[in-house]
Amino acid sequence: METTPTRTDSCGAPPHPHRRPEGQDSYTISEVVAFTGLTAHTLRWYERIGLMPHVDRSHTGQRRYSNRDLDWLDLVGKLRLTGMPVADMVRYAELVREGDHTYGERFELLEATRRDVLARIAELQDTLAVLDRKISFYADAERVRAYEGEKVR
Amino acid sequence: METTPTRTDSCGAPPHPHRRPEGQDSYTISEVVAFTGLTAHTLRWYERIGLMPHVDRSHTGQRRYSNRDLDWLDLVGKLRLTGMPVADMVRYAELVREGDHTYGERFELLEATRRDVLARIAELQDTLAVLDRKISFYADAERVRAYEGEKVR
DNA sequence: TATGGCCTTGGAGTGCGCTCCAAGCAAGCG
DNA sequence: CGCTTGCTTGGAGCGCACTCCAAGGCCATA
Repeated sequence: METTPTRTDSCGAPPHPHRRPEGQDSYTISEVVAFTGLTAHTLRWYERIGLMPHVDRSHTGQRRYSNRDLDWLDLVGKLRLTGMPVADMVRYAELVREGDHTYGERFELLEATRRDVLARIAELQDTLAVLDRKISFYADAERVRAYEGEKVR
Repeated sequence: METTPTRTDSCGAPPHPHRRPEGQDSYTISEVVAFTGLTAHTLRWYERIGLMPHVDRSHTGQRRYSNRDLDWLDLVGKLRLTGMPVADMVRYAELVREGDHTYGERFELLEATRRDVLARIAELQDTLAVLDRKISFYADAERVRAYEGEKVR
């Protein structure tokens, strides 16, 4: 891990299909759309608000995304699933851009997010219990109805 | 369970603090605000959009919430946590208002929600793994820094 | 009687996260 | 050459879930 000197966030991302090897990793925006499920609008918007770490351009000014950009988008996707506000992700992106001396702050931000995720999982499991209680109530009601139907017949 | 004849959704809600016994259960909007954490605006809005099952009024036209209303708000709160759109909750409320013959549809709606919640928990656990990987990366970096500091001293 | 507190309404406004639009440029093809 | 496809931009618009506002009613206490 961490083969490049600085201004990076890499630390063990899993391999990904349809991805070209280092050196030839140059994807158009529509390829990235296909990989990530985001729209081109959203990708450009992410860049405008500072959520992307400077994307390369072709000689004609078109965006060319690298493997590292895809890794970053994977992380952003995960963080988005946690419900983290975009503003916080932008903050994290800024910390990454600022260099290695922000490790501590990044650590804290991720720790806080981790706590949020744990809390959210707990909430959801709580909700699941309520849901299961109601579902079995309705399932019972169905069974009773079926039984009553049988009796009539 | 299900002591009242129809047009109800009750099926085993846990007891709740600061709640008055049946018969004297008549809460002002500000009491409900204190119980639920919702704003009065939101409570009135829920009613306007058909998410509440008709709230009682005092002789002067002020809202008087019952224990059943509080139960309903608890459920709505849980469903909201799952990310269920308000429109879907309104649909569920409509089914409850329509009576017992909608049991099947309610069952399906809850089942679908249950599947969503399970998927969401899985996503979050996935994210948690990513987070943990990054967090331990930064924690290691901190340890190395501390060690380097020691060496210099 | 007046002051304050709590409530009422319809409708307008807000913040977030996109989502889309119009106008235009560059490359490839028949 | 004209046409299509894919990309570019700044800025406007949208849907959701609230959130707030202005204007007013009711009533208890001083």
